[in-house]
Amino acid sequence: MPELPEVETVKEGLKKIIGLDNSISKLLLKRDNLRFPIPPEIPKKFKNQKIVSIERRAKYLLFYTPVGILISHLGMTGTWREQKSSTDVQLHDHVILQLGDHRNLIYRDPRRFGILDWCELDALDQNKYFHHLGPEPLKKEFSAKYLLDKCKRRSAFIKNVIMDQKVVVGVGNIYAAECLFLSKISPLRPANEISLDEFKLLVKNIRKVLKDAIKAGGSSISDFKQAEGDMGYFQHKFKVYAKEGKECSVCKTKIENIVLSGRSSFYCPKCQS
DNA sequence: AAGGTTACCTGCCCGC
DNA sequence: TGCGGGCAGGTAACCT
Repeated sequence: MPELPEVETVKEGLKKIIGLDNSISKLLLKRDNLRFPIPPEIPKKFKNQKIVSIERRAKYLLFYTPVGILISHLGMTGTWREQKSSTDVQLHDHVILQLGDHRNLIYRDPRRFGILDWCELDALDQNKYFHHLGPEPLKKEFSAKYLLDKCKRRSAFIKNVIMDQKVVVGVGNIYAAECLFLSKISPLRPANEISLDEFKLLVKNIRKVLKDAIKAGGSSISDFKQAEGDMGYFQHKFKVYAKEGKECSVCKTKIENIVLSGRSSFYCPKCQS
């Protein structure tokens, strides 16, 4: 489901729901694994802890407590929702965070590609899911020069490279397609054949697309909802994603779809080269 | 070392 | 109506 804008949207929704002033009575696990085993000590660590802040790093949600960090990745189909009763558990509900005031946050994930982990405070950089991550795309560290340098020895398609979380985090299949379209760069271009000027445009457009999508509350295709149950609406702004056979909004050429590394890749063959 | 492929899952949609 | 195949917003782990 979620790329950076969706995770950011969920984070903001969770902050509003929790209000950051609830003591947590319990964290209940309904199964011992998602994609990977869930560390069994998490409920013990979390007992009676207060959530002091919720952050996002890459596509991960971070629930900070005074004693450690609960890490949640939504995979493709993960969602968090608020629910009054903790007994009314539905199919694919895997984790229940019981808030102090008898409300609950429920993690649902039909495909179970999500991740749940625990990390000591100030140890995120050593965590196995975090140690290799590249810079946040909305931070200064991520620049055209940086990207040029990262791409120097890479002959892979540029689309694959900007989706590589070691290079830059948060960009997934939808936003990669949209950024490349706005930058008039073909997803098939070898990364090491792209100029600094093109990278300047690409970095600018990655920032623009992600920011616009955050403003729109993310993209709701199939089942994505915000933590408060609202739909995102950035999907209405897609220029190329899932637009195969439709006319390009710039030149009227039909949008094409090719498979790169097993992922659908939509682009305008005339505008993007 | 980079790049490609597979694997992990369920649900939905399509064509036969 | 039922079944098989293909596809879906991600990414670690494996092979070459």
